[in-house]
Amino acid sequence: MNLRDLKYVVAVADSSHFGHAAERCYVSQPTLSGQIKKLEDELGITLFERTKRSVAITPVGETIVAHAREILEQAETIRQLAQSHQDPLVGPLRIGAIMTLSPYLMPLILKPLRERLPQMRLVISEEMTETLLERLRKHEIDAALIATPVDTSEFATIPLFDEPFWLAHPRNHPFQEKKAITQKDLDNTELLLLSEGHCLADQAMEVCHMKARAEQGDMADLHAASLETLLQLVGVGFGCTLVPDLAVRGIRMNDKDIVTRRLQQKDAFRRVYPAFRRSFPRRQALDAFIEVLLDNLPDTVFRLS
Amino acid sequence: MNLRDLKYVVAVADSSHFGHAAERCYVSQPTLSGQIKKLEDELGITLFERTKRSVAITPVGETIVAHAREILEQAETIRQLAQSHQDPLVGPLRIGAIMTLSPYLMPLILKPLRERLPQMRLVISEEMTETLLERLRKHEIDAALIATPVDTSEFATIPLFDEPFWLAHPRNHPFQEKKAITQKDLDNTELLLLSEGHCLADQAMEVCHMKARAEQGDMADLHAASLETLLQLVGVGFGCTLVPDLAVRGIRMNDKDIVTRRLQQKDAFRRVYPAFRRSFPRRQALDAFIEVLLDNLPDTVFRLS
DNA sequence: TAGAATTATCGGTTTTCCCTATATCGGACC
DNA sequence: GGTCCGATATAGGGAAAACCGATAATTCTA
Repeated sequence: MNLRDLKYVVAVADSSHFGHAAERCYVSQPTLSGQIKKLEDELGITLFERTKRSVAITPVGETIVAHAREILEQAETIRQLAQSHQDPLVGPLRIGAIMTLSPYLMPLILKPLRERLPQMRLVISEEMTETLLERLRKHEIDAALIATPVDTSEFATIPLFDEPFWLAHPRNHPFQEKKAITQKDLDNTELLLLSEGHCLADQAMEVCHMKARAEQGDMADLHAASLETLLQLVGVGFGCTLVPDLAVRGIRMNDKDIVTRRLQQKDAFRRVYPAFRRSFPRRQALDAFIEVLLDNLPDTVFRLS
Repeated sequence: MNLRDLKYVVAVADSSHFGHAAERCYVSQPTLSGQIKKLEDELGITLFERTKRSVAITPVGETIVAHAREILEQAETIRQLAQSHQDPLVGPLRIGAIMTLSPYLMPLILKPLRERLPQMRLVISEEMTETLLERLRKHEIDAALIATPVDTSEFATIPLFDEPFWLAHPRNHPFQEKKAITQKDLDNTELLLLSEGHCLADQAMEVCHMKARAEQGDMADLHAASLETLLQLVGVGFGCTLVPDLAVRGIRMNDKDIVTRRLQQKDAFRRVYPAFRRSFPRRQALDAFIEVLLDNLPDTVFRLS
């Protein structure tokens, strides 16, 4: 059996005429006759009762043609599905981003994306780096926007931009008096940090030359679950923290209890990039997404391409 | 696209392994790889994201595989349908019979049929000869049990049996006195007849050497629509009529007002046979039906084979 | 670094499919 | 009754496809 055979059968059933059916299928009449006969032999039944003068479908043939029609319809559906997905930009692009980036980056690019790539559907998820990479491995997402170096033998990466860290401290904090925040000020300063697994915590510790988390112990219960929570703590004078650039923009405008300050250090930034499977078949979609992203970054971050 | 291709795709989707999928499809791995690739090219999309180490299905692939599964299931249904109809005895045999035969013949053979050919489903209809032949032409029935010669260039026929006519007259009719009913008695006797189109009417007239119907005129309103009605008329003394043998059996037992008499004439019978399309593909089913029919006829009719 | 596992590629063979030409059959027309 | 027309079936040859075995290429494992 064969999709082509079924098409022939349906054509004959529709026209009750081998010649016309053959014409409709763009083959010669002997070819169509032969294929129908072949199928009848294969199935062991007679589909059409034919005389030299007329063609009539048998009762079994009738039911079989009904199924054949459904099959051909399904096949057409498959072709249509494929057709509409042929443009690699069409169809959902599943992007995961770390939680300290996503809420501040996505608002910047979603509207431009809809304008520039209206046919692209974006599915966004927020997870911690490790979870993102795991989902990437399981093909649950197509790219992970992260800020931690990954094993490039497993995933491909494209550096997008360097995002500076800002210091956020309460209005009445000792730092308030200082004109500029130097590396020395930060060294071993106790910072409020996100909970385990968030790369921002590791990055902040690195910037401040803090000891590894495991040795701290006593501060464990101050690790917050989100940047928003962290900023709430800063706002009520609990301490200070580092905030990535894109997240700062909202704070400065809305929160009078929090002061955000540029850092003097040159290495106080994190590098943001997408990680994706090398075998990911829709690079074009990803590239288009990245282009729109880069075009809509504020000047406070440093584009790398 | 191709049923085979879809089978390959589903196999790969199931096993996530080209080699195993190939094994399951009884082809070599290169063949399967090649066909999958061909299909992907044809559809213009990537169905599977493969590395040297793993195979994962793409989102589009997932939906397409779902449709492919349905298609393969339908195809399997077609094969099963064909399988179960492969035995030509299986499946409905649509028999039409004239109304003066069907009610008296069918009760004789239905039970034996169910015993001998339990898998055969019989669909019976009762019509006048012309209507039966028309339905035969339209493939609405597979055989017509009739008693009028037909153009054997159009349909094939098989003589089954000769069915004698009996005379039915009221108990107090002049015929009552006669020892035997001769051809002379019948000649130009006015008989109660069935309405236009029933072959029994024509046959009765022939037996009695009656004038053609068109010239009678005054008797038109005595033409009844069924043999049962006719016998009711005989029962209340309205006249006499000819009754085919198989129909007589019920009368003799049940009706005390009607006398049934054998006729002396040798030609007072009708020949019963099935007519069927020469191209009818299930001769075996028809032959089997005929065999059971012949085996269960009473000795009062004369089997012809 | 060798070996095992897995998919892709290549060359040659077999099978299937298709076309043209022709046979065959039934009906229509003269 | 003979001839033509319309329809399906059959035959032969050529083109396309599908298939296989061998092998390359790549990646993970030991």
